[in-house]
Amino acid sequence: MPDENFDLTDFLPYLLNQAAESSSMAFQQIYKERYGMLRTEWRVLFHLGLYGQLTASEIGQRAKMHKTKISRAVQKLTERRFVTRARDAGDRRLEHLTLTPAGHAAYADLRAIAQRYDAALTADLGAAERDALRKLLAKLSTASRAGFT
Amino acid sequence: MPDENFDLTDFLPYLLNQAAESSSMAFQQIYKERYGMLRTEWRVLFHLGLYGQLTASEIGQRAKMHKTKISRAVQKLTERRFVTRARDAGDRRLEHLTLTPAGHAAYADLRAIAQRYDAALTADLGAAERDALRKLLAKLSTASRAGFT
DNA sequence: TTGTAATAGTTGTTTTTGTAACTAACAAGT
DNA sequence: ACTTGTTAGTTACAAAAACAACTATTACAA
Repeated sequence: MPDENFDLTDFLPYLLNQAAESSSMAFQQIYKERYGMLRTEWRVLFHLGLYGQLTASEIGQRAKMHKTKISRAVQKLTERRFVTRARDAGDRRLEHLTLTPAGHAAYADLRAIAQRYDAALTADLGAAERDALRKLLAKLSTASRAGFT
Repeated sequence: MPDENFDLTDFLPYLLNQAAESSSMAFQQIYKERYGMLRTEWRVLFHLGLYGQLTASEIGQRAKMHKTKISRAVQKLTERRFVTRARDAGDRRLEHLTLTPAGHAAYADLRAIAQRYDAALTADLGAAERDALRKLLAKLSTASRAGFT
């Protein structure tokens, strides 16, 4: 029994996309202009900055990014001397990625901006709302991975 | 004063992107397999289904989609006989777009699925949470359009 | 009028992404 | 050792998106 009143604004994936897109626009502008980075590159940088040394597939798991995206992002980041690669001695398939000092500087710069950006974004939300939102989003991310038939 | 504890999961644009991506994945699969549609095409179809006759730029405003995306989506949809175009008599730059019966059938089908999909997605959320989420997302979408320096 | 600017929509070109196929290294059983 | 299968990461090609330049039509002012 479909409901005639079902609206686009009732469709969560649509709402989420709109919110995600408009909320990341201004920040995207910053890392693009300042460092010529793509979103994939920024994400890899952030993961390395946050968690230290990681392999490409570890980043893939955490960020839910496909390995080809990561491969290309890492290539760009190494070209720009933001990341160095080191083969694992024991398992020579693995490559350990680390930020160079320059990479860490870029990371620190962008993280500070991200932090202020996030604060501005949630400025007119109460502390309770902010918490609720993050919890709900996390809940949704896992719920949607459950599947739909 | 940057906070060392600032995490990726504290960065709202990141959370929103994750939630948006994982929540639309399964639905995207459906309209792709069933009608060979792209997300842009689905959006145009939905707008026409919901609001009736619209011009390309009206859709652009409502959906915040660039006009080239819409142009190509409309082209595909007319090729598949889901949409018809009609020049405005007064202003011959404008084209009024309408769903054909086939287009409306596809719309009705997908809308019903979207509705069930949305319900499944929010199944383990309380009614209050559901409401709060939609309100927060709407709030964010407008807040982020305000700008950030 | 005529010239300039604005708007609706399209087309062409370049980036970026998605997908599949690939190489290289390891693992485990025979 | 030697097949078979798996994992890490790259590369090649096709699909889609972004961006800029374009046509056609209308608006408006000198």
